[in-house]
Amino acid sequence: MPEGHTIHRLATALDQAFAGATPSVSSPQGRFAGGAALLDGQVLERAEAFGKHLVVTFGGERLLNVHLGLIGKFGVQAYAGAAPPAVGAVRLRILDKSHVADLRGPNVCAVRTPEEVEAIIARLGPDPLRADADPDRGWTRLSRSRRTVAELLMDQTVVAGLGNIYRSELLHRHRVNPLREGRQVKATTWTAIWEDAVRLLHVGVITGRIVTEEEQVRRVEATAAATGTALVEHPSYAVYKRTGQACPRCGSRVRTQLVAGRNLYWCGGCQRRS
DNA sequence: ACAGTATGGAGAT
DNA sequence: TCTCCCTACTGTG
Repeated sequence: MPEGHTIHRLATALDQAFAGATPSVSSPQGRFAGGAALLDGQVLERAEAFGKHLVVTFGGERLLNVHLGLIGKFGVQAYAGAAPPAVGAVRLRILDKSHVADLRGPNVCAVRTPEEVEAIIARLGPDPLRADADPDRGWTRLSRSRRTVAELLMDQTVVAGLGNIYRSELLHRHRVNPLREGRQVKATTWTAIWEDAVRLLHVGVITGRIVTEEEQVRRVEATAAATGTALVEHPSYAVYKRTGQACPRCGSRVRTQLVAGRNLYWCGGCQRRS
């Protein structure tokens, strides 16, 4: 689940569950016992997302920095009665009278100073989910690079928050050849991809899933505008994990190739633009 | 029981 | 470009 939309959603969930509270913080698994002790008994002020980095501000200038990596999960839920038991390898547990949040398998889980967090954020490219994001910063890096667009869209210093599903689907939506060099990409193409990323990631935050099929995207936007929420039961992808199947736009077979250690999916028939 | 896989990223080579 | 880390679940023998 963890592309940028997941982390922003998580930040909101943690904020709603714990902001202003003084929860207990522990490490049932034990691997974060030292860090948890520093946060336990402090006021949880707020939770925020920067790309795929989660930052939870506690009183006493202590910031919890979590990065889910590929396999991490951070579940937040309300409960009544006795606290639910910690199942499996729970690195971090945040618990108060009504809510519990369990973190498993993160890539990063650390207590940091405000300066350290600022340095992490400074290294990130613009995040399409943040209103103050400056897409020109991403364009500057992308348009000077000889690396492929496929690599560049995964590079968090170019755009913060995109992952392997969004990059394949965005490139397909804009008919862009993923193997083209960044410096070959037209400015208008970049702008279109960026604006689309803003749109898709917001839909991702609303639904909690990656939705990239245009009809489904529109349905979510319309429903959310009216009711504030929307569900998509079975998001369907155009190319992601559809190797060998027909491209829904042109019928050519979807291809796959390992790019920088990750599977890239694209249609060789209709993705020819730069 | 063991191998393989996953929406990620750091560090060594 | 390779290797490793983190967890849970699926498929194979």
